[in-house]
Amino acid sequence: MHGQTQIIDFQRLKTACSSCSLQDLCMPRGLTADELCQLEALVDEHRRIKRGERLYATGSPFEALYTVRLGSLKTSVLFEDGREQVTGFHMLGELIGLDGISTDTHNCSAYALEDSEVCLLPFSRLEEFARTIPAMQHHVHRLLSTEIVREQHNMLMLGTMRAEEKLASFLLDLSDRYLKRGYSASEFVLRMTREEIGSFLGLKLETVSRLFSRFQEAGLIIAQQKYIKLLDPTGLRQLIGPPD
Amino acid sequence: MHGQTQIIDFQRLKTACSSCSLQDLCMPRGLTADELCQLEALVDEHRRIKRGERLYATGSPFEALYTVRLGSLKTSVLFEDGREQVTGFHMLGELIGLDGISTDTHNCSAYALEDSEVCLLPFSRLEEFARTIPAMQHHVHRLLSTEIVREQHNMLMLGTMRAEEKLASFLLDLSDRYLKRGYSASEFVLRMTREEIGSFLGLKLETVSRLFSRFQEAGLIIAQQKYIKLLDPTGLRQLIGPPD
DNA sequence: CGCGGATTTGAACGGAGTCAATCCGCGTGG
DNA sequence: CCACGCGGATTGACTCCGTTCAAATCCGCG
Repeated sequence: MHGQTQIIDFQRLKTACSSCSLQDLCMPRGLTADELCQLEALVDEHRRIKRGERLYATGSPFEALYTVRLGSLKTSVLFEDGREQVTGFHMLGELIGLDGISTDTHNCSAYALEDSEVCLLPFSRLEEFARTIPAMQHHVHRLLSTEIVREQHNMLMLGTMRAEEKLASFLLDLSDRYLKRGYSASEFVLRMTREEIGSFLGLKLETVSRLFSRFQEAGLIIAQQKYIKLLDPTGLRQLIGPPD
Repeated sequence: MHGQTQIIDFQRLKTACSSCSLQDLCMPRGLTADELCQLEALVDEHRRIKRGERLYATGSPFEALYTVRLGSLKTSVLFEDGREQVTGFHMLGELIGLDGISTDTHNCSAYALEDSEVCLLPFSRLEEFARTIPAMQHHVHRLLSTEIVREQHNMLMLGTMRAEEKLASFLLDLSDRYLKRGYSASEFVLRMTREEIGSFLGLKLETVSRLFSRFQEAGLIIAQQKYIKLLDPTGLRQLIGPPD
């Protein structure tokens, strides 16, 4: 926690969706100014989560959705015997928690990869709101459906790609998302460990590490620990899809 | 196509959700009789698809959701270079097409595994309906979220399981779903080929075939082509989760 | 400055893939 | 009615990619 004045500052920011830089990312297009104001009222509060802390746990009651306002998180599902599968890495403006609607209980857990902050959207209020504004209703449906499509891509990646292809498409995906947020597409710092990347891609951490080295030897990237620079994105893209 | 009278019979059946045996599966709980009547009006028509035919193609405009009324289907996503990932097998009462909402365009393709029939729910009408009836609205959200959870399980399976475990959990999942529909949990006929099973599980068809043989030698199942009998479901369950 | 987690790298192994040769069952047409 | 053909399934032999186990190194952080 910080000093009193800081806290007040954050309180003020709390209803500032209309001036939020993430607006394009997390808000539906085509809302009137008035509707946007109403939407702001939905955002209950912000929550800060320190690196490594959990935002929600599998099995805990579902009440709200979260959008990443600062930092980044991972979500993962756990198997009875302890195996873990990272289902996604989430950065600025991305929405998480949609899997909780199904059973009113979170079906995955979310952890902060670095000190982060999320906006909290109570879901029941969002449903009310969606009932009155068709554009909002459709937006909610789209968000849910987009998550389904994202996961289908992951399934395709997990089921059909070789290690090399998996890591290449992982890097290109990150690059894309950084670009969309106004950051460099060719130079960034990974927020997750090799093990977490491996879990996401269905590989072991050693394999991930070896691939980083091989990509570097091939002049495709520079990889020094978490720092990554893409030297030859086209080359990476060509790595994907050789078999047949 | 059949004779005239047959066709008329099917036309009559078209608004018969309230007397449909799949009601429990595809309809929300807690609708009043009146609401259910309104819902019936949503179901536009049925469509019959012959074995091997396509219900919708990736990229085609999204207009409606479908529930399986008879038979079974598979959905699959395609990669630019031709690789295919089966994202699901769908049987009686299951809903497909949710991935289309995202872009107003289908993001996967659906094929009939056998001669099948689906109910067609125009999505725009479903949205209208959901706006007036909160229980229906929430049901739609749940359906979407449940699909997300289902895919998360698939990701966990694809990312963390060995071939043996994948096939065992596949068989147990099928068994469960047959049971829920009133069929035998221990004896059924596969509707899909070894190749399709392999694609779903992230394996090659030869591997699937070999595993069926090994399971049979181990006395866990009887597998003769598409006919499957589970002799030892408990044994299958124990197969899943050995590597600590 | 030292500890511990994360990363890198090597060597050996093994599981699933690949390639290829049947085999089986079913529908089709002679 | 039977022979044929064809797609799906089975099985074998061999290969190779990714894992496993192990050791060394790096690095951030107290």
